[in-house]
Amino acid sequence: MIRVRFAPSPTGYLHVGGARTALFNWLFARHLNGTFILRIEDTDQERSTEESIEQILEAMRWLGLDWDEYYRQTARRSVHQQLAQELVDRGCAYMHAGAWWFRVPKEGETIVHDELLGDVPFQNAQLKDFVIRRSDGSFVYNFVVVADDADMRITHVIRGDDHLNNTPKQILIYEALERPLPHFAHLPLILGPDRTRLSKRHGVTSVLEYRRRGFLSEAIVNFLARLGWSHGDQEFFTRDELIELFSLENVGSSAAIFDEAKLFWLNQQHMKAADPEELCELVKPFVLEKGLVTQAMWEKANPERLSHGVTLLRHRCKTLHDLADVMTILFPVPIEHEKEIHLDEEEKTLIGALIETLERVEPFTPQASEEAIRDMLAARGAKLRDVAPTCRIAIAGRKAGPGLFDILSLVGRGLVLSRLRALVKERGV
RNA sequence: GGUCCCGUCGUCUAGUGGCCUAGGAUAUCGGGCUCUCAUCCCGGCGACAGGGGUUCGAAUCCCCUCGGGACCA
Repeated sequence: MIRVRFAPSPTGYLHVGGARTALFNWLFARHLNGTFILRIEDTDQERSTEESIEQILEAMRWLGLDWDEYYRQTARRSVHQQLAQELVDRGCAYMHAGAWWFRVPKEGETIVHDELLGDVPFQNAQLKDFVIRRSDGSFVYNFVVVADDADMRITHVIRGDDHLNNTPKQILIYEALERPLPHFAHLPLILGPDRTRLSKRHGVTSVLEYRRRGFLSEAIVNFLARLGWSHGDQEFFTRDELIELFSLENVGSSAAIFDEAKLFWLNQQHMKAADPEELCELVKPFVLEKGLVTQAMWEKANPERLSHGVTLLRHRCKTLHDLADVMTILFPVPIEHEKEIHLDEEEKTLIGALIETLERVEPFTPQASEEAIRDMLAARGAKLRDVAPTCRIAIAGRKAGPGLFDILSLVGRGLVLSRLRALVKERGV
């Protein structure tokens, strides 16, 4: 039975590097029907906070990384105590100056058989004896990890390669304890654009911050998975596809730079692939957050109209924020015009004719209004481009957007006419 | 400083000795389509860090150098 764990220390939010480690463990477990364990390493009382724990759990839930078992390291002190004592009893550790020291062989080498890196040998002579229990009674990281992993019967330790140098020490502890060694897989780190380890100074690294910025969790998961893992030329993956295809064999061994450009593209792809009704639910808080549309207005809106809206409008949106911005045109709220409209005499007449045309079109569909508008324009010797830009700004606030006739039908006759009339009235026609 | 890891287009990557005049994606640039923007389609730019070997043949194997990173001090 496969058992893996993700073991964050709750000293801050879950950042994308940690999230990727969690993801790879989770994918590995789900792919093999194994057990995914979440272990909060909160033994550093000074820096650990309850708030961090809650943030990490929230980020994990949002990403869809569900866990099968949950532990807090602070609750496991007796296990640590017991295994440390076992080392002393076996003569593998000794006490000196108030601390407990692990005895490292003076000769030979310890080889890390890494699933990703191959065999990495370390000379024992370089390791030297090390402390496992400080004089204040607290246990040292390298010991606690092994105690917990051994006790939880972890079969695969998948973690960042910043731990590779610690691994020989940990292996020696397993051997001293006569516990079965887990498989190790050290993932290359994620770097910032300056090629140093990704950190806060590189900008946004918090998983939940990406949620706030309007990214879909499926897109983040997809993006993180492709940072180091690949499956031929495929770029787009759903969560289920990742579970089905994931394997450590396809994980690379070189560090990757976190570059948001592709994340934006992936987010767009996932928005386009999303179920319209689900996308409505996802974009709703962002629309409400803008402050123009109220909860009541949203609830009153026809769900089909909203679904139709997102399917039409999502093509030019990178994030849910973008989508929320354009979704407001569906509601009876003031539209922010991207530029001032200046109408000359000819345009005023055309808009007037357009209003008359749209009052009569039946039904108010893209096809019917296109036919009617083109007829009206042809009769006056005008072109679509003579009215379209102005009409777009009046109705949707901007020149860019879906096809004019689609917009008309989407926004609906009532709102279209009131916006056009407001335009004409303002210009005093 | 010591130990260890890594090194293919700007970025993510495919490539496991011949299929590589190195493929895909993104970004960027140009074209097509359209009322506009986007989507979409087509095209351009763009990489095997360098040097030695091994081999009939190397991005792929070995060595050195250089570069980057991590951990420990």
